[in-house]
Amino acid sequence: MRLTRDQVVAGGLDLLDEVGLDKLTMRRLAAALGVQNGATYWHFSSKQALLEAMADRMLEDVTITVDPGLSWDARVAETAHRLRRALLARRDGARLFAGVFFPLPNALAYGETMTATLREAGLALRDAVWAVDALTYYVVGHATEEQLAEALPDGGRSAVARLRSALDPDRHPVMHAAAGDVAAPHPQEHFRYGLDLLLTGIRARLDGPVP
Amino acid sequence: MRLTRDQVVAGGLDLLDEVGLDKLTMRRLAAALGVQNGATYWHFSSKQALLEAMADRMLEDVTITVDPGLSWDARVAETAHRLRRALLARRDGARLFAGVFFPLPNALAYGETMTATLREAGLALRDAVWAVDALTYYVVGHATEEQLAEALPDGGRSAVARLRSALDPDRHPVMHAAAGDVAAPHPQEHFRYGLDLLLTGIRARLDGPVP
DNA sequence: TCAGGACTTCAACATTGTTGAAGTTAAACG
DNA sequence: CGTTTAACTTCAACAATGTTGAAGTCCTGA
Repeated sequence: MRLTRDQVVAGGLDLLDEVGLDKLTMRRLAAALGVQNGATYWHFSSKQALLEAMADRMLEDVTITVDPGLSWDARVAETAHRLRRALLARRDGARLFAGVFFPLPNALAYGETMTATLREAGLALRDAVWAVDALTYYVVGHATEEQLAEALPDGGRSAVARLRSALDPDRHPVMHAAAGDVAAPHPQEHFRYGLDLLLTGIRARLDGPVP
Repeated sequence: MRLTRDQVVAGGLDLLDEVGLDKLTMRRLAAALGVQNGATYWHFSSKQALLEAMADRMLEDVTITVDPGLSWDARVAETAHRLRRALLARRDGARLFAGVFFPLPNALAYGETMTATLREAGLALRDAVWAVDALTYYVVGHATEEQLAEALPDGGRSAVARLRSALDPDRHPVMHAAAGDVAAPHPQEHFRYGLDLLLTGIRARLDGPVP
């Protein structure tokens, strides 16, 4: 009957998987924990605070050490992939993370790892920070969109249909021709491609500094 | 006394500027329009539908013709900047846009413009679509974060303070050293930097196709 | 003039986050 | 062992929100 802060977070994450972010309500959580409605408020001052704790918990494993023998870009790629996996591991995980303001312990650890790696690679301090931002926006944006399609009623099929029917061959000839690829049937490759764009951009900044 | 669909959208956007996305409620909107609560539901079947219309309206001016004499990368950069300006023009504009599923007319037009430009530049169809996705995630992510800081109680100062105090010099030496730059005092330059990373990445893909 | 659709009002409903006073339990101390 | 004190939980409420539907009003076109 007695609750722990950790149990509340764990219960929240389980419930998230079960019902999704929109239906994640304090009452449902209390019920799932076998407790009455007010009880969780002793452990978290607000729902937002709980969501933050949940978001941070999701990132737990992102920053466990990366093989230091790897090249800087392999390490950056590995960390980006880990963030991606962490966000995708829970239903609506990316949306949950995006709805939370930044300075959570594990998010800071992630930022530190990334920035330090880019510093080692030779980027200026400010450039390293900014590059990490770009990488992070990309990872989160991509994961959010991937999960948005997944979470739709029939697993995204209706969304694909909706998108295709909105694509007028006259007004959108190029996207119409690409209809097979816009609806993300290859999320992994898709992700990799954008990540490589950024890594290539960073690499260029190292070879010859652009004004 | 009589309402138009357009008036509702316009009123919604004005109210958004005034109170922000979280306090944008159907009742408040009705009051602002000088009408009773239920009235807006004749014009929009749900709040979500209204938000979508508002989001699309925000993007109206993004795709007015770009000088075709410019190089492809200048055109991509210009369009990205326009999207950014459109999102920043309204309070919480980026968050509003992010909360809406993709196929809105003006969003499609934006996608078409971008993709077509990259096709002209010489990118394969699928690569062009994916590159546009990466660019868009970046623009939206950046704008969202910029507005998140702006929208905080005292215009972001408390958020900066919160972030700085969370940065332990021992655990986060690199980010601590970069504290002056993490809190985004130069949003324009910051944005440009990440955009250039992506453009450089795309350029490399054109010169020598990477396997 | 009047009929019919376009629009609005009004009053409700269920659901949500949040709060506070009162109760209960468990551990610490004498 | 008994009691006090703090840690938790219950319970009942509050104000807000999105949404709905029946009933009303207004304007337009025949």
